[in-house]
Amino acid sequence: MKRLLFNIQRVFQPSADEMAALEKAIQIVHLKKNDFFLKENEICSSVTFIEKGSMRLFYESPDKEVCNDFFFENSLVGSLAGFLTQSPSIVNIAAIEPCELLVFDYPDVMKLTENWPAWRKLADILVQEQFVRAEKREASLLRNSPEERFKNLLEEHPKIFKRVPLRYVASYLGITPETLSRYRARFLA
Amino acid sequence: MKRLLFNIQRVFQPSADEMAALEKAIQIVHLKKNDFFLKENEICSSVTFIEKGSMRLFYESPDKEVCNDFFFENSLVGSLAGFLTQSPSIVNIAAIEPCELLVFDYPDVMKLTENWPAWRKLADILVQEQFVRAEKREASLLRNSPEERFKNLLEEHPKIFKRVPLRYVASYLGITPETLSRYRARFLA
DNA sequence: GAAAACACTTGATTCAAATCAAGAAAGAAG
DNA sequence: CTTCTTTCTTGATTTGAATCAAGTGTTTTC
Repeated sequence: MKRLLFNIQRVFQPSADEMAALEKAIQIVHLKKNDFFLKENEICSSVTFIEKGSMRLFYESPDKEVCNDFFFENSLVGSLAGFLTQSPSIVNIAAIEPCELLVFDYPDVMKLTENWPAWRKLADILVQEQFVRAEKREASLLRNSPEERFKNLLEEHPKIFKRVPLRYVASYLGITPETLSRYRARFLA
Repeated sequence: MKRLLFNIQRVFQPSADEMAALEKAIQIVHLKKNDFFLKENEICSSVTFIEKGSMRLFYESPDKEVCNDFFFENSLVGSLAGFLTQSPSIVNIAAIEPCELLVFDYPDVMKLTENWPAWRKLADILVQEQFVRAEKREASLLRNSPEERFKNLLEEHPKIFKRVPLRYVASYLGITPETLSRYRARFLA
């Protein structure tokens, strides 16, 4: 957890007391592969930073699972919609690789954002980023063909192909594993 | 503009002075059919309420336009991502029907949200709503077939089919106008 | 370390939607 | 009102991805 706290210190320059309070509010959690971080209908009541590992966000349908997002180390994990509204989640989040997480409880976070303008600002920026991301993803699903989405993902996030089981990647692209396999054969030959 | 101001009065119960200030900050704008409300690369610098009419939000590609959202009377119109970040828009918004709009300038809105907690709260709720909407749309594009999306839209927003040219609806559903026409023949027969 | 379970690839076939191509209907413009 | 343009429908064909079906490779697990 050194890196996150180091960066917080660098950016926010909290006093030693504030820093100590912050450290106390953090819980370290370890997940094994396939452990759930958030289950459908649960309320996401924390802000969580991934120290190590990777996770996937997915929807559960009667017939199939649809993977909609990936999270890696040095980023936050969660369903922002669920978190902001503090309402039951419509998505699941589970570990792909073993994870080490830094968990801040929701009440603690709210206290920070309410009392510390810099945190409020940070929260706003995170929300904005997610918005832009959602808008882009929506556009790519509508305007690009599956094959184009594959090429874009390969270009922009090659590491996903290295660290995420291909069936999840296929689902994220909105295609079957067979089709993804054929793209790979065709473009990585 | 009666309805919006009436509701503001009802919900926020501003003083007569505040209400007068508010009314002064509002600009009434009329758009003809196909007029642009927001063009790509412009910055969306207002919060705008639709009194009358309808609009569409769309992406422009070299080959095709992709319609991604519709707006009707008694709701806000805009690209929230663009508004929040005050960065050049990646989308266009144009009138489908003639529109009457109530426009609040960005600086005025910021003043409101910064100085009036109820407005801050309202802004937060609007952001949350858009988030939930984006999450649902993303899910529907990934997990539902074009035909299912058509049926869902027909079920949930039948008015869209009455008031929006079908080629825009087709684009919104991610299908060609021909396919939409066949669905209609099949399901509305 | 062998067996079992799971993940990925490859091939054959099917299917749904795109494309191509006219027509019909509805709106806009003179 | 009539013409011209745009929008929508309907039909024939093509195409790209899904499905079905093995087979190969790779982890778990006992």
